[in-house]
Amino acid sequence: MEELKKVGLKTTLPRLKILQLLETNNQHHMSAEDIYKALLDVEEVIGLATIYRVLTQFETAGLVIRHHFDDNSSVFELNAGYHHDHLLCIKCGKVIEFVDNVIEEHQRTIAQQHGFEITDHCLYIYGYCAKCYDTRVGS
Amino acid sequence: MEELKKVGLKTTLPRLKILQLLETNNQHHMSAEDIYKALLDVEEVIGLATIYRVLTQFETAGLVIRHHFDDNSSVFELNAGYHHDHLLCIKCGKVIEFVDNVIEEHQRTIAQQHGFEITDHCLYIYGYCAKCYDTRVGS
DNA sequence: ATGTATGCAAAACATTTGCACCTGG
DNA sequence: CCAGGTGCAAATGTTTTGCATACAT
Repeated sequence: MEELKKVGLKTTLPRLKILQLLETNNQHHMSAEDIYKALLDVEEVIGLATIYRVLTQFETAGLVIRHHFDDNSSVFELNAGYHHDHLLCIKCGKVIEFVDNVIEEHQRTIAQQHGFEITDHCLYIYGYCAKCYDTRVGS
Repeated sequence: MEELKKVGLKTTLPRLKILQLLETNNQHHMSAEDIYKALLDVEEVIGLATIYRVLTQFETAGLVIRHHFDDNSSVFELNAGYHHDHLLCIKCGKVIEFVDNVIEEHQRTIAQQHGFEITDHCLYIYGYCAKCYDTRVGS
């Protein structure tokens, strides 16, 4: 549990609780607001400002990764150590992680062709998950 | 010039000017603010609220595509009719468009494997363009 | 003890909206 | 003329920040 010390962050209650939540929550992708509410449900009152600050520190420390699945808020997930991309259901919000080496490889090729030095990349595939596609009504 | 009528939008000065700008500007990817300022430079004073409204209408009509290259603002580009992805220089802001059929193909395969019905997707590759990589100082 | 973290309220931003006025056809 | 469009200012939602207080070591 003490990856906080490893990255040079003082072990404080808010940081511990937030890290713990990200480790145990079954939806691994949470917004600051999600985290705020989830902590309230467990009687942990932590200011939203603190949550934002802590998440930003975690991101800088490499503990979490920030995503922008939609345009209205950031979501965070624990950095599992291996890169992966995402399939996102636009109806129910389901998130599926995947890795495809051919895609990764081709990205490197393309970057090389254009003289780009890749630092990062993200691939989001939006659509309807199996369940939402089946139960879909109308067009 | 009258693609406006085609998509059922009344031909008004703001709409014309914005469309014209997107067609002729050499950086094809612009934020609402960019457009606002670029129009000011040409003595066209159009309210920012109108620019947002018009861009949203254009997006709905399929005339433009909205992107979220970074988390702090949306950028828009004319819909050239063919899908493409982007290489983005994190230093100078340069944008390079590319198409890779192998990547596109693999996305479909992955979606299929997970029972997903794709509606859209985006791939952003961030890094340093050739020029910025060369002239880079420090780590 | 002391430097750092936190909470709160206020600020900062990008974007949206209400409403009175203007404009295109 | 009249529906729809625009401008302005105010509202919104998310994220950041200033500052006084509380906490970890």
